[in-house]
Amino acid sequence: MNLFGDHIRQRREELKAQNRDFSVRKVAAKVGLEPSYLSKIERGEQAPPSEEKIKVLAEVLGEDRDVLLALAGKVSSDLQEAIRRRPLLFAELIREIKDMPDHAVLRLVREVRDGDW
Amino acid sequence: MNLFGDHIRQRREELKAQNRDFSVRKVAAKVGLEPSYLSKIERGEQAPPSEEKIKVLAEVLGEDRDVLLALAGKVSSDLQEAIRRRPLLFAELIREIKDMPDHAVLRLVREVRDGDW
DNA sequence: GGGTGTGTGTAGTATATACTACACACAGAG
DNA sequence: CTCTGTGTGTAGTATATACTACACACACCC
Repeated sequence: MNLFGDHIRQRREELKAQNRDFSVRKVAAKVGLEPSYLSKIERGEQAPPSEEKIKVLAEVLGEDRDVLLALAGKVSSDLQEAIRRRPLLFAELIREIKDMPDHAVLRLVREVRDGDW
Repeated sequence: MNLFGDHIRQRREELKAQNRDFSVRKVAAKVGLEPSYLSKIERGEQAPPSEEKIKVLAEVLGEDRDVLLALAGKVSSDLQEAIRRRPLLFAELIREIKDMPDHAVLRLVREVRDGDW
């Protein structure tokens, strides 16, 4: 059950197959971590790093930051702040749609994005 | 800037004016905290307690849990989990509506709640 | 076979989080 | 004047978070 570690290891290995700049050491340097620490994270021996580091890692690996944060069991602080600013509205909205199927949520997103909201 | 502490102290004092069961000691006992700890929280000398304790406190004080959590700088774990399950959909939705005025978000909430979503 | 790069093992650290336990001083009630 | 309840001060603790520093063994290159 090492979702985060397995995911970034696989992604890094993919990139490494095409470009030598994706060794543990190189990626760790780009993110600003010790190589041994990143290695342990990939193998699930250490918990995922901080939100900040995960965001840089997502950039380096060309992945979506919110997906990577989710795999790490975290939620981006800007989303949390949006909820904290209007807790009643956001809490109700999220609880209302949290069990809806993907297509329904997607339709809602599109409606909001394209509509006159 | 002690939003959480000031808020719960004021609320507790209000209730205490009508009912002796809302002293620091009584409330702390109901929530499951040491009185001195609650006192320090109210005065901002200590950070707000855990999510669990805040939820019990909201119940005891008759307040909305999400509002209290927001004042404590937190977001309920069930909302976070909803986002983590579908990070792409939820992140986009929240970022799309986070700067919309209250009435627009409220209209959206109502539409989702009452509609055939 | 010496240098370079690779992943990883060992052994720590600093800071934050989330509290408890106990004692003290004061106020009002009987 | 003592008992009860009140808020609060002092002094801790356990656990988690988020890492660093350094060394080691192996593999490939020339």
